[in-house]
Amino acid sequence: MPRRTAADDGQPRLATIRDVAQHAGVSVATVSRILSGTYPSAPSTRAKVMRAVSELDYVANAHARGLAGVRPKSVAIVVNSVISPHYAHVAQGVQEEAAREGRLCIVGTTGGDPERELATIGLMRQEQAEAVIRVGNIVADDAYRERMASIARALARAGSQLVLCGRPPLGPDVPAIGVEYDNTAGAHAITSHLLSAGHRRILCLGRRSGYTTPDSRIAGYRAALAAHRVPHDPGLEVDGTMERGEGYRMMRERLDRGSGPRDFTAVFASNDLIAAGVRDVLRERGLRIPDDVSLVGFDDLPPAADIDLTTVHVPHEELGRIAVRLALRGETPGAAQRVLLGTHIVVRDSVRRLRGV
Amino acid sequence: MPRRTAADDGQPRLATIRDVAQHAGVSVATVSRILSGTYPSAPSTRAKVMRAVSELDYVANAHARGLAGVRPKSVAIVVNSVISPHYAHVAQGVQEEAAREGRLCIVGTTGGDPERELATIGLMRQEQAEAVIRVGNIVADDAYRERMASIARALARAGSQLVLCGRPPLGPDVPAIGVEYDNTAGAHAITSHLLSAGHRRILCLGRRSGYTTPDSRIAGYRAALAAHRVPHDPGLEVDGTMERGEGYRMMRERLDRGSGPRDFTAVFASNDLIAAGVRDVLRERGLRIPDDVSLVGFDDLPPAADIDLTTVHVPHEELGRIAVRLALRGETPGAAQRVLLGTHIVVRDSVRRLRGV
DNA sequence: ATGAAAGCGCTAACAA
DNA sequence: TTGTTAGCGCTTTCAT
Repeated sequence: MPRRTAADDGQPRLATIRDVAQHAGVSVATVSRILSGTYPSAPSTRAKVMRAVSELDYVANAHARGLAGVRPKSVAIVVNSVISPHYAHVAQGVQEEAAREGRLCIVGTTGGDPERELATIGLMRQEQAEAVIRVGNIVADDAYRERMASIARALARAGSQLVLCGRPPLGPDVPAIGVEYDNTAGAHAITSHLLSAGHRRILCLGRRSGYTTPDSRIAGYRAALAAHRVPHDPGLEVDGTMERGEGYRMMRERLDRGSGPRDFTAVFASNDLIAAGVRDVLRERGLRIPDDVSLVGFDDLPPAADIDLTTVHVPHEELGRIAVRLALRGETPGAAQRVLLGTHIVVRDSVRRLRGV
Repeated sequence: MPRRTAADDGQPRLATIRDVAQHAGVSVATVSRILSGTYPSAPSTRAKVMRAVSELDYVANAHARGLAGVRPKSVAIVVNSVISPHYAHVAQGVQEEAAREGRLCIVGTTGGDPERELATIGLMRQEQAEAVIRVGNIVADDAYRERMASIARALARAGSQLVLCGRPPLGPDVPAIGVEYDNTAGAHAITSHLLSAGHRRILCLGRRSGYTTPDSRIAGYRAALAAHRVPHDPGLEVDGTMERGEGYRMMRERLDRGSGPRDFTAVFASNDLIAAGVRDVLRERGLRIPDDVSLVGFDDLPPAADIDLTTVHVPHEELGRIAVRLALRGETPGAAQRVLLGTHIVVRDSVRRLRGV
């Protein structure tokens, strides 16, 4: 049976390398070689081929090419949501570094759904990305960790390097690179900052048990209290997700609850978004920052500068850049390694020094 | 030559469907059918196959599957940068709708580089995504438009639908769906808002000739002035990109320049980021909003609410959702269609009503 | 219900 | 320098 061509039916077809070869009067191998550019060829042949390519508007089929053994030069990043500034900034760093290394960057999103996360990473694995970078906190659940570990192994087998960004490592025997920043130290530092200013009753908003990021931050908060020998009042810790609306809700409920005087002088929000929500409530109630209430956050993302928030700076882009660098430089895909980046406090104008300190 | 297997060399190999078939003692066709799930099969066979799959940790190779004619269920979105809130929000909408439709969502970034844009879209085309959604303003350059048009045609030929989000259509004969929002009307409305409050000298920041989005907004600004019979002073229009730092720079230079009294009472920033930068400068100089200077923006993205900015609300997520919906619902890939979404003013607290109005 | 075999479009030996 | 051809892993007729 003769090979099917565009003329066979009314349906338009994508031009294939065979069409190009035929059009240019050469063999498919010649076309392939000329397009790959890594081969010597006669200028006249080359010209014919290039003309055929542009006339037929030919683009190599990625699937066929991948099947034939060419590993796509790409890095993949998987985030919960792309509107979260932290993820977005890390993704930015990944993208910059990937571009610098001549790699394409593919972003997959999970919407926070573990099933979709697995599906998305599976897709990246199928796509044979050189590196798969997973950003964000996770449910620190054993079954889940086991699944991630097996994904890491599968990726390693497929020749891609898994990088976990801003989440705890899966264990020394799991072939994954961890690039983290120090949540606990950051929270410790900023809580100490409040304590040094004389605050003793510090409301802590955004606890979320089982999620690594808030967990570590709360741990830092508690450690700082302990270090300063300030009694820890569990009643000052409020559960909530790390969103602006949640910050608003938590603060409002807190203020509405007590009829007496406020039982705190400062608020530690487990991220800047929460802090922004808190600020909204305070302003609505006519409470000034820092005069009436001191407020600190965590992340140093856009809202922080807008609202003059003293907060913990996290090296977001740096995280992404280093993730790519390590994944690509590593000679062995599936190597285990761990990097911990530092954080630092950015002092703006949201903390009041209490009298007598 | 016998087929190569994992035992042939020390190199680990990814399990293939053949390995699974062998392991389960069935044929590859059976494995394929069972995995696709759309075929009747004996429960015992099914069990054997599933066990082999999980033991070998098999994942179908996307390239092979794509080659064999299975169109991946995915939509692609191409943005300049993922840290830009507007793009991020549109991407969010795309992602939501794609997930709802059971599609995977791939995000490609271009960094604003036309070359990379072309390369990225080419990649999406190769990947055979059902829809390719391009978000953001473009250089309204003829050569560029011609290239996009030919890309649209190529995508249509490959069976994917191109959607242009928030950018002008390429022409009636180009097979692309356009989903836009009304920049000019929005700018007209908010400028009128200032004019109605008695402002006559309105500084306009963020002009960028040749870029569709700022161009349309500036056009709305001018149209509103004309409609109110307020003379248009080109000296009040300042060039700059739509970033916070640029807003800061433009405003500072403007304030530093004039030694006399300010020659404007209000500022129209062509987006909220610029407005945020403007606000930073004003605060540094001890100028209050809206008491000393009125300020409006455009976009209604996160910074706007933080800084109590009166601005134009753009339906970001909606844009993304509709883009996906149209692309997927359209029976003919490559259909031309156009949708224009409305905007509306969000009044906060950044405009002062001048005396005598 | 299952198997055998023909491609999908491309790359990379191997020949010429 | 160019052509021929054997796969890459999968799906899908066509047989059985």
